Amino acid sequence: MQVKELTIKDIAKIAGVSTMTVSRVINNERYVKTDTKDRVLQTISEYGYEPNFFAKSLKSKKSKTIGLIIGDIENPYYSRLAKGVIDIAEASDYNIIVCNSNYNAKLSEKYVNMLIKKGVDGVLIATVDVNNELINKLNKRDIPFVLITRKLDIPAINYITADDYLGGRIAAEYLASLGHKKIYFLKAANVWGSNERIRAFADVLKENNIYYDDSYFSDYLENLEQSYSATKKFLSEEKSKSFTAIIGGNDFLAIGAMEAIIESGLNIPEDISLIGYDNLNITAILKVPLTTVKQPKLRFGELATERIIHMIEDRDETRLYPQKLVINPELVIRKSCRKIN
Amino acid sequence: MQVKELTIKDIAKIAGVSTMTVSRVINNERYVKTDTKDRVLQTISEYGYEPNFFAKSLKSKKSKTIGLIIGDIENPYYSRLAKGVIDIAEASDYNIIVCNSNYNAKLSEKYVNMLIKKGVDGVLIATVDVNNELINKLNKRDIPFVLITRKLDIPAINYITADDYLGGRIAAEYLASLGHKKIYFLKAANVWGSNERIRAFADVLKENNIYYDDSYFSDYLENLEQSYSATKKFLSEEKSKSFTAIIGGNDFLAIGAMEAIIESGLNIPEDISLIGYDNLNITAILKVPLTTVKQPKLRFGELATERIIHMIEDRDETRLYPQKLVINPELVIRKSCRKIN
DNA sequence: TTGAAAGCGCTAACAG
DNA sequence: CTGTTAGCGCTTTCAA
Repeated sequence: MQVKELTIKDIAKIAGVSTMTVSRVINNERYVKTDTKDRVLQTISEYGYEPNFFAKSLKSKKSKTIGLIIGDIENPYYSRLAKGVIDIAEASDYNIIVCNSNYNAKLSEKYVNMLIKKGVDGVLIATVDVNNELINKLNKRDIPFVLITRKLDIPAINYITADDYLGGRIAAEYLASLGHKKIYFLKAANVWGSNERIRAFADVLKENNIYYDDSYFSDYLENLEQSYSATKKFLSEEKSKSFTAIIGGNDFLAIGAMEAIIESGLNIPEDISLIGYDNLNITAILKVPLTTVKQPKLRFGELATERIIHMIEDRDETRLYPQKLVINPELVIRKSCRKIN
Repeated sequence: MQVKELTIKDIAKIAGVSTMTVSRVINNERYVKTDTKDRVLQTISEYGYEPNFFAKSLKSKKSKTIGLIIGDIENPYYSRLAKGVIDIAEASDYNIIVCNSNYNAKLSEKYVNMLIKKGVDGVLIATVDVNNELINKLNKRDIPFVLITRKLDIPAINYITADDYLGGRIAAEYLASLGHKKIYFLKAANVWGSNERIRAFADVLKENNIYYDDSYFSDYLENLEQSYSATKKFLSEEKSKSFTAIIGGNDFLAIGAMEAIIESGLNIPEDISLIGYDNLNITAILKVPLTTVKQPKLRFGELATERIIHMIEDRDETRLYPQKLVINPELVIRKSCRKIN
């Protein structure tokens, strides 16, 4: 059924040259006479020869493969990011091994070890759960990596992220500018910049002389369902009656809140204004189109991939100039917030 | 900065044995004296030795890597499927290279070739755009593959899919049972079972003596936006006035239709009933929770991965018994359809 | 139970 | 411009 794969030796024999010449032709080196080259090329295509990748890798120590660690491929935040990564990688003939950490540090660790063992040329890290110890491990092995949506204050590190503090300000200032004073904040778990957003929120309130205390914040929430429950509970409490707005630490939390609010018979934005964070593409088709803060997720993936390929292919230069990219988020106004008197 | 990786030779020298003995210990073979084994194990863990994967693969011709070809990782249909694949693969220490065909045959071809070259142990194909020629190529090289959500009538092939004809019937019969007679069908492009769903729809109408002709069908639509436009156009035509229901060939098409219907000032389900196909998780949080036909996407990914790993690790047995799995879709009733008199 | 030799398929280094 | 030799790190084969 299956014929043995041809090797460089076979091609050399058929073309009547040495394996070295075939190797040179394959790698498109100089110093091969044109007609020798043509003859070899001819044999190669005639017999459909393909160099053995394992052998090549064994020599070159390069796998043309990059690992991508994300929290959950089903989360549109990560899937859009992954799309940027995969598409850019493809253009440079790299493949992407996608690792789904499920927001789990143990699993992340296993994945990082797998990637190292497999000899990936680089790693893209977009989760919170890859800890510093693992990052050091990559560093020690001299495997290039880029942090996405996450900072780390080490001199030689490469990352690309959005300014979460600014994003938090944008959301809070927008609400403040609409006249809101009592604003409830749904805190996001598993998000690197979450606390920055919270800090910005608090700062804006202070600057506007708006009172707040701990009761203005939810617990750390992991997903839509938890946010739904937390919001339900919040709305059932007497204190909630005076609140006029809710901020979701990310869009999923805002969506959970939206479901809870509507189910409680309240209207958005008439009774409660709601703002999210991320601008997931589904936010436009919700029951109430969601006003939110945009993160350029596709761009994150693309830029990080361009960067890591650069790092892989020009290690010396890139080592000298680590790239720390911080992108500004933007407000996307839809229909979930209103001005109050 | 970076120390040379240890090889099996180094460990052998340190432990005072031959490389062969180390190799035996690593691969957990019999015929190694317990204390020799312990000594080697001790050195291995002490020095943190890891076998070189490329060298291992060069001999074994196994990469512990599986390729997954999908249409678009950002589409929740595929991302949920991918999640099933990645999670199951991880449990058996396989990695997944995710390939995003963008519904493009040329790109699919490039990806298949890349995967073959990289020496993946198997390929999971979940797109329409991988043509038979490519599939033959995999067959010729004896690379195991499984088709997901797609059939092919070759004896030795493995696939897992849902019964699209049945799914189409389920949607149509539900609408018919609610009393609908004039039903518009939005045809899905890039979906293998699309025509089966259409055929089922037509059959159900015939069986119920409901008249229909070509004007009851849209063109083939690729995405939400196209569906939105097509539905807008449909609703602007005089003929549409008598239609009471719309079927989306998939959920995205239904969502596009939903946006168009609502924007036209019509209500769902009061003026028009709407039904989708796939049961994407976002269908529950739309403006009108969408009644749809469920496809077990996560399960598809999981089952296909279990199968391909089985094929990789037990080629002979699995070759004798190709697995053709057809799963029955189910109706998921939400709030987008109503009974008419 | 252990080891030596040979080789997987490729390429760097050197020689011609 | 082309070929020979040696070796990447591991395992199969055969011998001890």
